[in-house]
Amino acid sequence: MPELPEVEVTRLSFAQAIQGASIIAASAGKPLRWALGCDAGSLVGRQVLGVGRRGKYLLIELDQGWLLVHLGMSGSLRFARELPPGGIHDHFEMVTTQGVLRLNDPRRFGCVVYVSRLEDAQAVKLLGKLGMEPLTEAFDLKLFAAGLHQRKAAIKQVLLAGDLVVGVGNIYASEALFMAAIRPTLSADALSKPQVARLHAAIKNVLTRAVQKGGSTLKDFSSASGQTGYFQLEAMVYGRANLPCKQCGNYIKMIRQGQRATFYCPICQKR
DNA sequence: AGAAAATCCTGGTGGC
DNA sequence: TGCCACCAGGATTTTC
Repeated sequence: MPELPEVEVTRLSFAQAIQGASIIAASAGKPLRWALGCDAGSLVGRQVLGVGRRGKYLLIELDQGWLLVHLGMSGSLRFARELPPGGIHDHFEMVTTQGVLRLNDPRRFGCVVYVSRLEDAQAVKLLGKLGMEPLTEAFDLKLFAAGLHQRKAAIKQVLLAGDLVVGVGNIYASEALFMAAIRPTLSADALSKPQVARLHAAIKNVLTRAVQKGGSTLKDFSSASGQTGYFQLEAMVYGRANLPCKQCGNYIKMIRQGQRATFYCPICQKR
């Protein structure tokens, strides 16, 4: 499940290699979450200036326009000089002077969207409500505290919502809350000042370490160069229901919050 | 009005 | 083997 670390690892794995490339051919397969928004053929001749990221979106900057790429929950990009013939789950491909970029996404919850400017309606719709970037200076402790203070939903669900801070998906929300020793069900506005500070630090710490480990490969995630991640091996609580807590030895509990699994240690995360 | 909760999309997987 | 429930990220819809 690509969350911010997986998207960032993907970005790092091909951004340099594709920079400066010119598009020779482009094609779209089955429909994704959103339509491409232009004729794929019209991308031919454009140049790739760079690859950025906003939340879980990759922003491929072209000399004219942008491609917004989201990996959804099963998407992965591959970039190489040559790639084997495409399979049934390959839904976007771009041949460039420096290699082939291809999106594989079995569940098609992802998207590749072309916009001429980031101010275009479709870009604003997709990016406009995103919260703070957790790995930059934008992730301000005071703004974070103020945002949490006006939410009554469970802290885990506020983290997942993405309108306060982006990129913290299901895995890293559970992990960050464990690291900060906060019960996932605690109402966001009930966090004490020290708890907010611990959570702020834990989110940055967990996401940074996950990027360093190449992300989490639960099923089939790999970077654009084919590398799998290792952070799942360091998970303290995620996916460890009924296994002993690595910190205190008591059993990790799994509950359901808004149709999603949450993992926590009832002893280490008392409230 | 704004926040929270429910629903929907898809295909792989595991249990029976 | 086949069927079915389940899972996941996030936009949209519904409810409060």
